[in-house]
Amino acid sequence: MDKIICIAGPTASGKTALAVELAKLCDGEVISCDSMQIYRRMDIGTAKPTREEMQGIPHHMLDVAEPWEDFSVSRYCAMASPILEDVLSRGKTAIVAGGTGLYMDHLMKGTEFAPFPSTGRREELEARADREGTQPLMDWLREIDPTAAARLHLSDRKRIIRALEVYLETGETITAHDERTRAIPPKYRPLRLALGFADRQQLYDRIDLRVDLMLEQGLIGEIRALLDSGIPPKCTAMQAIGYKEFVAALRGEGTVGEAAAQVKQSSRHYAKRQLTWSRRDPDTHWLIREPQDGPEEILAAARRLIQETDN
RNA sequence: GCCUCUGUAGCUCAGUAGGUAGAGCAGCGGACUGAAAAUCCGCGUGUCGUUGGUUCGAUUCCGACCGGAGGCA
Repeated sequence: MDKIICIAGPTASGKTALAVELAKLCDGEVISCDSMQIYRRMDIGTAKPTREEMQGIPHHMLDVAEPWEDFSVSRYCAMASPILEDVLSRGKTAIVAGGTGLYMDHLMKGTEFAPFPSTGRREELEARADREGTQPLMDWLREIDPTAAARLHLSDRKRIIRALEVYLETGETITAHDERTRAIPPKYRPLRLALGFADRQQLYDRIDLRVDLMLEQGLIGEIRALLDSGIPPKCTAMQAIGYKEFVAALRGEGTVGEAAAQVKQSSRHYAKRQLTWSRRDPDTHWLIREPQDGPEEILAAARRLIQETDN
């Protein structure tokens, strides 16, 4: 087994703190696996670890992009992979921690992604979907890749377009591409941990609390500064939960209070999706937090797992 | 005190010309290979306020009572 520990789990479950503790314990460095903490100047709303929280442990893959940049799994892997190699080559333990399951899984698998479409191609497809709806695109897809067409739902416009552009770009269907890359054995064999809660409501209460805390810490000011610096309100970064809602409120669409409630709601939905994502991996060891547990119990449980796998 | 309206899912509400009920939101489950904090799919969880009456049968009709809103005094 590689000296890699993955920490997955829903938002507000305590991944950041556990990562630092495990890094201290195992002579490790943290590689963040979060699709929004990559952006500079988005600190409060992404719950990015502060200097103080890092406790001197090196953290990678934070602040590696500007908020107006488009980011992607592929770009994440391209940047994080050499860093991971470097950490391991220095004999350190890599603590890969974060809420973006897609990024984490592909970093571990070493997936090779189909190339990005040449300029204009996606826009063409988008424009066509705007004009005619997804049905014609779906019909087209059915001709070139019936498996993908059967798998995708007519409403899943994003994936229909992606399937088409992969074929148009490479001449290989997305189904063939996926099958081929799936067959490649995973690059790393990490110890996979996921944080969970015996009582879902406890997680939801933590989420609510954290949103209130973000507001106290000046989230609105952070967002205002981003917008003032000319960041387009429509960019990917501004789609982040905790940003898009307050951006709307600042534009006069509803009150800050309503936006805060919406942020809590979206975060709960997001947390649920993260749990679903982690559940499908049979190799994940769940650290389930009971209502009376503190962070120490979870750390102790993680410790036991690490010792077991060492032997 | 009298009159009117109202009480149906966790919330907001629809509905049944009498045959035990359904939407949105919430909640729960799932998918996910270059937007993933994105995108998408599935699932109704209920003493129909309480209690009598009429009826083969009442959430529905009638009475009383209890909540809630408004009006008149």
